[in-house]
Amino acid sequence: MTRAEQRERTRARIVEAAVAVFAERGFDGASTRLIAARADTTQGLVTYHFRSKDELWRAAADHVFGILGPAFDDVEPSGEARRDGREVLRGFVEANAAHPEVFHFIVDAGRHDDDRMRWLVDEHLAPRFSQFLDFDGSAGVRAATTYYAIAGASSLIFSVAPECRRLTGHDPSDPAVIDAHVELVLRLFTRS
Amino acid sequence: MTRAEQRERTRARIVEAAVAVFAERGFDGASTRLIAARADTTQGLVTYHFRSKDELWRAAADHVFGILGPAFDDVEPSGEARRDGREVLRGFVEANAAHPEVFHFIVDAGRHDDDRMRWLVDEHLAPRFSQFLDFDGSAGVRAATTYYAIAGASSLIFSVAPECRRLTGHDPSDPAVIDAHVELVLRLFTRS
DNA sequence: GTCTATAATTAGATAGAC
DNA sequence: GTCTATCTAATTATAGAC
Repeated sequence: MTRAEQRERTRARIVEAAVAVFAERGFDGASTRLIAARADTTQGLVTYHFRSKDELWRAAADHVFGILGPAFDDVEPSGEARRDGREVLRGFVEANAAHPEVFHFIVDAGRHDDDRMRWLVDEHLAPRFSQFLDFDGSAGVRAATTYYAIAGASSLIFSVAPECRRLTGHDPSDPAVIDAHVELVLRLFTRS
Repeated sequence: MTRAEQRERTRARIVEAAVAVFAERGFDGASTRLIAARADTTQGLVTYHFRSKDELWRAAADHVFGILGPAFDDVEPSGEARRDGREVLRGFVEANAAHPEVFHFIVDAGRHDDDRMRWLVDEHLAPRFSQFLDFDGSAGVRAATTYYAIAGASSLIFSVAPECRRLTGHDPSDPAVIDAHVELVLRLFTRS
């Protein structure tokens, strides 16, 4: 294994650990030492590969949104629609079930008017929102409220899984629960 | 002003500051020094009135859920229904618009299986969920998915207000936006 | 590229003056 | 009841050995 390969593997391990810890504990609650431990390495190496905690957070955000990206593409590069609205929505809910971390990045960053919020909006949320506009066909207040209603309705249950288990007795990672939630969201947001 | 009065006023100021800071920055991101500064007092006094940061967090949670409580009561103490489902739901969305802090307490605590999460579920969420069951009339997986769909759809836009402004150009504290969101949620979750 | 050691800050909690 | 000073522990970031 070359040094460049070694470098990339370590960076990838750290980024994956960072995604998990940032999602679980928020930016302030996540320590670089804990992230290093989860990646089976040391704190010094984290700041060697990523100059600051902030830069690591951005790398982690790039990683989660990179995974989720394909789930939201509803058009081929050629421009023809690949799937209808129901299939896109189903994929969106299933992606949120598989990666509840995304929701935490959004909620954590979204409540503060700071650099991280602005970066996240410009880098990852704006493209997603404009894609949504295509899906909905409209702009204005209605697009905003609909976007957040879909995002909230689709994601919350998976993002507070420990709470949901204690409160309702049901485990949101259970395929039956995921399926029920997909069907509910489809019923809510599509005609039929 | 008696000493007991002084005590209560100071405690109230600290609790209100704590609600705001915990909601903005999460448990880990909120420092007792910042909370003290927002309450126009000192850090030493915070730990005098509330023995620990954890106890302060619980007092803050009691306060926000205490404010929100009346919005969810859909029956009079006598047992007769006060409002129909649409009015209850409208009140719920408007309460989330007025107090987006609640959502942050829920999301912050809900992702960790720790003491705070268990306390919040048992103390504040369980009564709310059982009330919801009355509203819906059913139990089981469907109740769980519906509960979280309503909570997420109703709350998210108000809880990430800075992000929403930058992403959509609309301010979720604008009465017109609140109204549009109320109408959307009503359309989604009630038979018209 | 990785690790250990450490510097500089900041955290929550305590003690004592008033 | 309030405030200042301080203790201990944990944080990010840096420096240097290998």
